[in-house]
This record gives sequence, C-alpha cells and structure tokens, in this order.
Amino acid sequence: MDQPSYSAANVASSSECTRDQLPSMFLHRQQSIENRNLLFNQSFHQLQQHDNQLSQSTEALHVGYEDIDQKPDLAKISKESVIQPADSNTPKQQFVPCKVCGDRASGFHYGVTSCEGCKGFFRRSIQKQIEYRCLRDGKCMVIRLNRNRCQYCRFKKCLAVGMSRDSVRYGRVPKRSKSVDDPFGGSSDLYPDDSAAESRHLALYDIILNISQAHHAHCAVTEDKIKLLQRKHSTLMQRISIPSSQVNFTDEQLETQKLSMWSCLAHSITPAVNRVVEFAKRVPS
Amino acid sequence: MDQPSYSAANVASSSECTRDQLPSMFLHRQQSIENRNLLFNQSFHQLQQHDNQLSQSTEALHVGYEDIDQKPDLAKISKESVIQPADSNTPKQQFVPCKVCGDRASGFHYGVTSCEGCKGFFRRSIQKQIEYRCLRDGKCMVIRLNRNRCQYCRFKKCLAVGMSRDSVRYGRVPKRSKSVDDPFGGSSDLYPDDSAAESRHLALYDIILNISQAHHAHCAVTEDKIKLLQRKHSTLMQRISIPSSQVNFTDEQLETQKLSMWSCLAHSITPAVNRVVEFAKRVPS
DNA sequence: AAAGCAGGTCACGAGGTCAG
DNA sequence: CTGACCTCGTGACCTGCTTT
Ligand SMILES: [Zn+2]
Ligand SMILES: [Zn+2]
Ligand SMILES: [Zn+2]
Ligand SMILES: [Zn+2]
Repeated sequence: MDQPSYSAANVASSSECTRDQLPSMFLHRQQSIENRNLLFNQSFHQLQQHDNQLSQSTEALHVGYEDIDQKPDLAKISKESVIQPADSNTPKQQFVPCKVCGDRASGFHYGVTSCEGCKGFFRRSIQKQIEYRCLRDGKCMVIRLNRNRCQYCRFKKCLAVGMSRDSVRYGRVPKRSKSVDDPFGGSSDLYPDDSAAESRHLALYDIILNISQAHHAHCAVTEDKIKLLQRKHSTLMQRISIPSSQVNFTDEQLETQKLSMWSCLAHSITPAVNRVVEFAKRVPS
Repeated sequence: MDQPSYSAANVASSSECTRDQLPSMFLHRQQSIENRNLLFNQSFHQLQQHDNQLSQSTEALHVGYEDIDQKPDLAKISKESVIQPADSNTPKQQFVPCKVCGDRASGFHYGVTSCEGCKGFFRRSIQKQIEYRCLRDGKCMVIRLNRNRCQYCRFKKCLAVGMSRDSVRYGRVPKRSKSVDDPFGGSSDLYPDDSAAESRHLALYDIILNISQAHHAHCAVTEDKIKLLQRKHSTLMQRISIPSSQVNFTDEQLETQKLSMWSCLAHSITPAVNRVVEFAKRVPS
C-alpha cells in the first residue's frame, strides 16, 4: 500500500515514524462500545474503517506477551494505566475530553477543544513544517495511550477535527457561548450529555484497557505460530497427496481413524478453549 | 566486589573439588556462612517494610532463604559488604531502585521506575518480538548481578511490575505528583530510606544472589532427581520384599555386606559433601 | 482588570548507537 | 546481547498578548 503523506500549508522535511505505531487496543468490540458513547460520535465513521485494519494486525500486538503467563489483575490495571485526568485536588473540575485523543482538554486551541499534548504537537507540526508518514495504512486510531505512535495519523486527526492556525480564537471567551457542558466555548453541538458522560467516558477507557489486556494475556495466535502452522500444513498436504491415490481403507479403518482424529482434535483444541474461558473471565462484568 | 561469573559452563563444571581440601575448608566456611546469614536476615526484615519489590518477589527469594535463618547486625552490613551504585561521584543523588532488578533506576521507563539496562532490554524485547525460554523452572530470581542470565524470567518480571507500551509517560512530570522520596513521580509506593539504607539494599541484593547462586550451583536435589529417587526407592522395595523372607545370611556374610554397604554409602555421599564445600566457597567472605 | 490562548521553555523519557 | 550515553519529540507550565 502506498503511504499517504501530508504537505499542509507548511510542510517540507520528512520525519520517520516509529514502526511500532499499532494501536494497542480496540478489537472487534469497539463498534458496539463506540455506539454506546456519544462522546465518540465524531470519530465513529472513522472507527468503522479501522475495524478491518485492526483485526488483521492483531498478531503484531502480541509482541512480548506470548508464553508469558501474565496475570494482570484488574486493580493494578485500573490504577496504573487508566486515565486519571481529574486531579485529586480539583474534584470539582469537570472533565472535558480532547477532540483529538480523548485526554483531558486544557482549553480551546487552534479552534478545537484539545489537550496540551495535541496543542503542542500541532504547534510544532505547523512551525517546523514536518512531513509525517504513516507506516501502515494511515488509519491508526488516535487515543491517549497511543497518540505518540503515529505522528501522521495524529496530525491527520488534528486536521480532521478542525485544528488550524486560522481557527485561533484570541482573547476572552464571550460569556454566552460558554455552557456547563463545554466550558471552553467551542461549538456547542457536540456534547449534549450531562456530567455523567464524563464518568462513562473514563469507564470506557477502563473497559477498553481491560479487554485489551485480557486479550494480550490469553491470545496464543502469534505471527510466528501462524507461519509455523502454515508450514506444517503444506508439508502435511504434500505427504498426504502422494499415497492417497494408492491407499484403500476399509470402513472399519476409516471409522477408527475418524475416532482417533476426533480425539486428537479435541486434545489439541482444549488449550484454546481454556484460553477463551480465561479471556472471558477477565472481561469485567 | 567484582562480579563473580556464573556462566552456565561455570556452574556445570563447578562440582569438581579435590578431596584433600575438604575438612578444613568446610569448617572454616561454615562460620562465615553463619555470620553472613545473621546480617542478612535482619536487613531483610527491614527491607520488607520499605521495599515493595522485595516482598513482591518473595517467592523467588525464598529460594535463597530456605536454608538460612539466623540473627542480625545492621551496622556490619553497611560496613563490610556495601556495594556502591554505579556512580560514586554523585553521593548526593538519591538512590532509587529498579523495580525489576534492584539496580539504580534511571527514570520512569514504560511506566515503571527502572534502570537503563532493564529499559533497554524491554525495548529490545518488544521491538524484535523475541521469544525467550527459561532453562529452569521459570522462577529465576531477577536481581542486578544475574539479570542477564535468564531473559525469559527477566522479561516476565518486567511485565509483572507493569512495564508496557501503554504505560509510557511522555513529557515533563507534573509538579504536584513529584515527591522527595520518589523523584520519578511514579506510583505511590515510596522508598523513605536515606541513601545509606539504599546502599545496604543494593548490597543485600548481591548477597542474596551470591547465596542463591551458590546454592543452585551445588545443590543436587532438584525436583527431577527427587522423583527419580522415589521411583528407584519403590521399585527397590518391591524387589527386596519378595526374597527377604526366604534368604538366610551367615554372620560372616552379613559383616561383609555391612562393609560393602558402608563403602557404597561413602562412595555415594562424597559428591554431596563436595557440593557443600563448593557452596561454602562461593559465599562471599 | 480579567479571562484565555499562542508560543516558548525545558524536564523527561523513547529509541538509537556502539564499544565491550 | 547489553547498557551507558546521546538525540530529539513530548507535554506541563509559564509568559505575554488579545479580546471582553
Ligand atoms: Zn489530545
Ligand atoms: Zn498511522
Ligand atoms: Zn533493572
Ligand atoms: Zn528463568
């Protein structure tokens, strides 16, 4: 696939993305999850396109996880890697998500409610005229935890949500354009939810993370193993194809073979089933 | 103290020991061992209060403790066996241990306070998707001096303490999350010790390692061998039980048999004694 | 003034490097 | 392969300007 590139108003030099830009979460469940949450409306369309790409690149996500009997406990996960945008000293402060990455927004930057990170990233991008490149298909998901893995897609998202030098709003925000739901006075059509939406938003990330971790911990389908399987399969087929023409089994033999094969299959598939069960047990209910 | 090299080859060949050095060696070393264990244990008690990491890997550490239980003296440890952190020119700098190996941490890498070594190792591991294998039981202790001996267990420990691409923290550390005790602003498990205690901490790790290694290198009682022994024993008993009723030995025959059995026993036990000697020689003095 | 954002600052850490 | 060292992108704060 050709690699999309950006030459915005000011773009010239090239910068290399790190090759580990895979979004480390979101599997097939993401759609239903997204549907439930209004906060992600803006990117719903984009997410739908991601589904393909994500499911086929799943194996790359398992780097470092195979053969490790990792037992992530939920308490630790929620402590360590769940977003904690709300500082403990300002419980009163409302959470407003960045339109680019979903982190806590710090204000209305370049025309978009965004976080300090995305603001700085966008500023740097338009200042230094950097041309980013996506090493994949240019559809990387941009969320807080992986926003730094693909600069191209982050910048693309910035533009998509409307960041621009021209959208800069100077000075004080007019009083009446402020609202409870959008303290930064951006366009008022996006977040019709009350404050409960914020907690749902956070909970969502929590769930996403949990599922991702559970998957990592128990999915044994790695690239290596797939290749190995393919090799095994082809050699097996070769071996079988030759004698198959000259061999005649009796019905009894066939029956016996069927039984033995079934037993063999059952034996082989048991671990996989166990893994699925383990995975299911990890999904928060 | 220089690093003792315990390569696999070294361990394998180390059971050779000339017989004549046996007795004096043994007695002398035995004393040393006891003294060291005195120091060793109290410090461990103190460590448990301050160091989460140690208690977290208690299981592994027990290997080193099992045969050892005595009374303490703190001053002595810091006096005679302190091992300095890598840099001796910055005495003012506070010591913060790597959560993986206990070496001096260089920062908050992949979500965990860790040293340069573990950081680089983890990066390499997740980049190249290397699949490690443990040559033992997958419970190797991972501490500074032996962290390079088992990649599998080192990586496992990395994951266990929470290293992950998703836990990466970019940018400057928020001011309010910094504290005197935890310069890296990581999670809330702090190390309220002064630097002297940290040096002791480091020294302890090395001592633990030495003893454990010495034990591992010369203890022949592995799980495998125990099982083998049990099998041998039961078959032997079966074989014996049958003829024992119908056989009558003369006194002379019995005497001869006693002698031969004693000789056999002596022959069998010699390697064990040698191993004890070798173990004693490895204990730092 | 007061509020609020663009841009600058620079502590940090990811990733690369390369002797050992 | 390891890890001490280096480079540079990141983002939490800060400063100064613009608009009410
Ligand atoms: Zn953002
Ligand atoms: Zn991308
Ligand atoms: Zn370490
Ligand atoms: Zn191991």
